[in-house]
Amino acid sequence: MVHTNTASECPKEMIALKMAQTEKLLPGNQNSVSMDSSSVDMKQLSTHAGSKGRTQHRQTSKPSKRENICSIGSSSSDAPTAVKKRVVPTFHRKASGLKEKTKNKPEKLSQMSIEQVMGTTHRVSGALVQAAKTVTSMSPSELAKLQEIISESSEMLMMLTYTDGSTQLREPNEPRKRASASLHEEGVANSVLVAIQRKAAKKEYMFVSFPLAGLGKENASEATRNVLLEILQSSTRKVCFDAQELMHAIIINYSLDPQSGCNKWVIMDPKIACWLLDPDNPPVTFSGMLKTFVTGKYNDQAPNNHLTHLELLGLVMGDLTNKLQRKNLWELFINLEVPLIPILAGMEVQGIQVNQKMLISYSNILKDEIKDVEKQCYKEAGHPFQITSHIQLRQVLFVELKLDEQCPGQKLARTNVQNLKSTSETVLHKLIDLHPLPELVLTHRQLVKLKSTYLDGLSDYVSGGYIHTSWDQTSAASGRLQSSNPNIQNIPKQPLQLHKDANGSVVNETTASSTTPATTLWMREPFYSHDGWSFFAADFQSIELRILAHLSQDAVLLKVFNDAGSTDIFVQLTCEWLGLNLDDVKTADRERTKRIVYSVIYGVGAERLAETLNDTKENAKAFTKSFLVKFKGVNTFAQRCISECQRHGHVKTIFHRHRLISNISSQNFHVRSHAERQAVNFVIQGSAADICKLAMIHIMKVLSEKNTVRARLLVQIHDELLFEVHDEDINEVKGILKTVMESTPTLGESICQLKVPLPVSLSYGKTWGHLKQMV
DNA sequence: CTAGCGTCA
DNA sequence: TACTTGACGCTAG
Repeated sequence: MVHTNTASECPKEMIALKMAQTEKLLPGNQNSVSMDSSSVDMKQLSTHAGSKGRTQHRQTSKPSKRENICSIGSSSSDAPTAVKKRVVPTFHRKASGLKEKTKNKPEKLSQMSIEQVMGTTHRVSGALVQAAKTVTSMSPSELAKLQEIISESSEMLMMLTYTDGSTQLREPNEPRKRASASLHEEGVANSVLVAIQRKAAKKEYMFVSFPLAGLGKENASEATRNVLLEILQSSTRKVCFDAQELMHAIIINYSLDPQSGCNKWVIMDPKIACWLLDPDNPPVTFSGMLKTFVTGKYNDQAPNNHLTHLELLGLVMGDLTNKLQRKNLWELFINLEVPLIPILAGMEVQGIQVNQKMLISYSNILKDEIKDVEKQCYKEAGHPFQITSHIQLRQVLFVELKLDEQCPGQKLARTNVQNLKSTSETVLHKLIDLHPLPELVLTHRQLVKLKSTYLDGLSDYVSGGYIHTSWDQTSAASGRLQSSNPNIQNIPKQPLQLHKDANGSVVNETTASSTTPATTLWMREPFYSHDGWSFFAADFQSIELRILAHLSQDAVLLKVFNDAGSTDIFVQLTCEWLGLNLDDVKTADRERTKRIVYSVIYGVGAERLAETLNDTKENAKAFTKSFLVKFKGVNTFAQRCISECQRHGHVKTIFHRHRLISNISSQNFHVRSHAERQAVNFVIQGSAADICKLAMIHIMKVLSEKNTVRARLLVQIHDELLFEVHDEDINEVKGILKTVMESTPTLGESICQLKVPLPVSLSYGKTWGHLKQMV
């Protein structure tokens, strides 16, 4: 506990707390405990700011107890939750310093604010001893007093500390050696520190600590947990830099249900606020974020301790709050992004069950296939070479076999930077009739990609039968969520068909006759639900196209989407273009149509469109023209976005999410065109992201209120939510998901009343490999 | 065309 | 040896 004035002003209870022994709280971090041993100034805090190349990963704990963690609704559950390998964004490789300099930085804090910061911290540091009181060592009466203080508090500033002495607000002094070497030693969440600002005296703090690391059953007493929950559930304004990480650590260490109670936790996160203000340059670390606010102001002699950092956190959040309000982003922040934080933390802890044996057996199948293809490649090339090496492949294809000289009239693509002859998929496709090698290489690539990324790569992340992916809220400029370690949003949907031809060698689908025996592998097959539960997917149908219809008010698009009972637009267009019957449209064809439509909308060039259409450049041009004539509103909408961007320097989504696009007025045609496409795309993709997030929040709210329904959210793939639902509750959940998600546009008050319906399609099954469509 | 992440050389 | 970069390919729209 710390108070900023004289001891005489303190209530008796607080004095008692102050006297308590606290050394064990901050192991290996004496500097931050008291002033006399701390000569570290703010400069040090800031040196970590844009330090790049910090690729180390940090884990929150921990082995031990995993029962009870994931019970949903009812108390019983058959789903264990595995240990979470959480890669914390704070230490991520994204080099903030590199990225930041290309864009405008937010305005500096006013001079006033800086004086306030420095003045305040100095005064705080002048207090006798600054150390937090450990909650587990408090007596019942002290706890009661603490609860009273919480209920009367005006603000609570929170952060995680780690066992190496670093915190969420101060990165470690020594760069870590290696992530794998330090996995169990360093970077484990150690405690939650909370500075509770008392209403009575503005600059008086109750400074308490909740242990996390090595939390035994006896320490995690009911009382301690309840106080922490009281803090999290209180209506007092709370602030934390990277609140998702904080919640994640709390859910795990206190064995909380990851998806019901915590959905109500509200913590302001300056990291997210900064990202909303400039989504292309999200802050990575707290000190990095400070740099964008108060550049060059760290020369002052300022103390470097936990409470100082927390005070700074509060001040920065206050400043960001004003900025968000001025930019009309506060509603987005408080109604969309902040409520999403506990949902993401819950998804991380929840994890998804994976059959590792299946991953390994698939991998072995592919290993043999790859060997076969390799042998054939060597035969066709006349000698062995490294097929995965573009340099060696270039040598074989263009120097030894001279295939490029055999395709007259065709301009073969070059690589972007070095302008070398490309060995990309489209180029190899053009060479397919000239020689057997290109197709073999394509097959080889496909197999190697699937094996290394989606089988072996995923297998590395399986822990206790689960994969716990990281969800990142602030890394996509469009407002979309991002998953990583592993990325669970790009696991192939289409199955891989393996055939054996007459020679017994492997070929892929395109060349094999349909009568040859086939092995079919779905990369999503190894993801499976628990006994008695099923996966349940709900996705918005063609959401971006519908948003385009709404925003552009294109008459044809509006009609297509408002005609009751009309079939899927991509199926319709596929029929139209290929002259098929509705029932004859294959999913792969529909997928192709979808790609083409979005490409054209977002301004694909004739050359590249010709490649996807497998047609001439002229025909591609004609196609684009006829498409844009059919949907006249698309072009006028695009021009509107571009001129809005030129006027304001940014574009906005329907929920006011904005993106600064400075190149919109570039003199360089190429650069400017790129910026124009970004502007148009952001408005639509960002608006879709807004609606998907709103749907996610709404559905989780409804599900947690209906505590009889057993359903948990596992994955979000942009327009799709993947749940795991108890078999007995499937019908009920089906109804809830459909009505709640489809009513999403009515929630955003009047701002997202769409001129088109937003239908949701549902599917379910025991594995993610092939889900059955529901009527 | 846009938005991402992971793998390999 | 460790780390970065470019090329490629998978997802979503």
